[in-house]
Amino acid sequence: MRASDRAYQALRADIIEWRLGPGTVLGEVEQSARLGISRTPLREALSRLTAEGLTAPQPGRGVIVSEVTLEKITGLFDVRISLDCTAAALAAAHPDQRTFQQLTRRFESASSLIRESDGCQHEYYELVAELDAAIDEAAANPYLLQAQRQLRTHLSRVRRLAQDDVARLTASAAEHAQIARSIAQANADLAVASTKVHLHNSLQYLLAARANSNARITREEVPNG
Amino acid sequence: MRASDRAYQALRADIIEWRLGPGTVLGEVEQSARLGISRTPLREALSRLTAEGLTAPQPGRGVIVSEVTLEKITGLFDVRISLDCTAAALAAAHPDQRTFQQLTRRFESASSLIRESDGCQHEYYELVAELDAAIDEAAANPYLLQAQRQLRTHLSRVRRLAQDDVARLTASAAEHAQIARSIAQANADLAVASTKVHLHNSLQYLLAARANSNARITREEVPNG
DNA sequence: GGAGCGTCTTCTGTATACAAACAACGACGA
DNA sequence: TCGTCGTTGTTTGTATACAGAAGACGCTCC
Repeated sequence: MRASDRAYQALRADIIEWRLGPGTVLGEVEQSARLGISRTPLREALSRLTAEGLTAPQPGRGVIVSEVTLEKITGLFDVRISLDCTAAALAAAHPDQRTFQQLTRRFESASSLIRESDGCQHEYYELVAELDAAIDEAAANPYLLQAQRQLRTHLSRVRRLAQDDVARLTASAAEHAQIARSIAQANADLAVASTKVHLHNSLQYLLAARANSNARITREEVPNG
Repeated sequence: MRASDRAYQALRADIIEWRLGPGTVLGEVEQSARLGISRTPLREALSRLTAEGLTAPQPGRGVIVSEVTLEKITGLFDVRISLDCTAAALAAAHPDQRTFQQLTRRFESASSLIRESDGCQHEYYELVAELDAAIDEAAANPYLLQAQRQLRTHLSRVRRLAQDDVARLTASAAEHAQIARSIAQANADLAVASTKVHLHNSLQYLLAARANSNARITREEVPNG
């Protein structure tokens, strides 16, 4: 694998998993030394990150990790609803029935999988990613795919701000099952409606989590101030 | 301005204006020599173009200009309808009334501007770009803007395949006026409907142009074959 | 004491040299 | 005659050196 690819993936993971917080200055010399490569492949990695919007060029100070706050999450979901509904409608037009029927069953039985242990949530997120991939493939639209990919990058970043709990994941599994079922039945209207419902609930959950988080922060920080 | 920026803009223009056709191999040495720069800034330019989708890495032979045919235009418009309608709805939620009222009037009087001479169509396209920019600003959604920008790059490329005629531009002006008016009135539903109508008509026109073009090509090429 | 200017340091942007990989072409053997 | 292997040439990927620019710091003058 190319050094620039390794640098890109390493930096991308560091940013998405909040090891590099917003505002962090990514000096070329510093980062290339940290990753054990020279500046040339590192610059290519930074270019790709900047194109994705994970980093932004700072006028006189290289590139910095871009800001992503829960404040921006509504805007993110406005676009996500638009694209995911389009993808669901396109997928429902030419679905691979067997694939989506299987996904429906797996989501229906996922509730037990979620409850088993907290560590297994990783498997659930992979199942969600599989559904996304199946929808992408069925939609068969490279322009849509490109837009979705960038959006999901930002989403995976904000998702870390609010950990899902078991109750939400269980509800989420039922919503995903409904989406998969609608597509398997080639019912575009229902697929769009299911997607809207799911994303609405996801956003509401995240906004509620933000409210709780803010309240907690306020309680913790005011005594110190 | 940086050499990499100049290279990016030069190559981008060359691709969009079809001076570099799809499938063209962009060798690093060759292109850097042509643009009078070294390979390093050229590689950065190619990275940006690849991220945009204008070029694609060829497994063993560098990057090539990506294919864009009228066949793919339906897929392009599926995404465009989705994003433009979202943008129109968001803009209608917080419109700068004065701006959109002015744009409405300019589109209403644009029909005469279109007829005056063929060269002035450039001004009309700039007016359309102004409306797009105004909607972008009113929508105030960086994620939407990012997705739109990439989509418009591809659109400007396929638009060259079918030159608009005066009749279509006149109808287009009326449709744009309707969109601007709807947003000025803060009527989100109407703004979405107007946008859908406009994009539907634009797509129909392009598809009809493709049919004509294919027919013409068939007539011209069959005698030679 | 504050503001402005100059110098110094450090960073990015660019060029170029080198190495590794891939493809094409030719020669040899079956 | 066809297939395979080796060689060669071109290409990309990487490292490094150099130049230019921008910011920081300190000094001096008002």
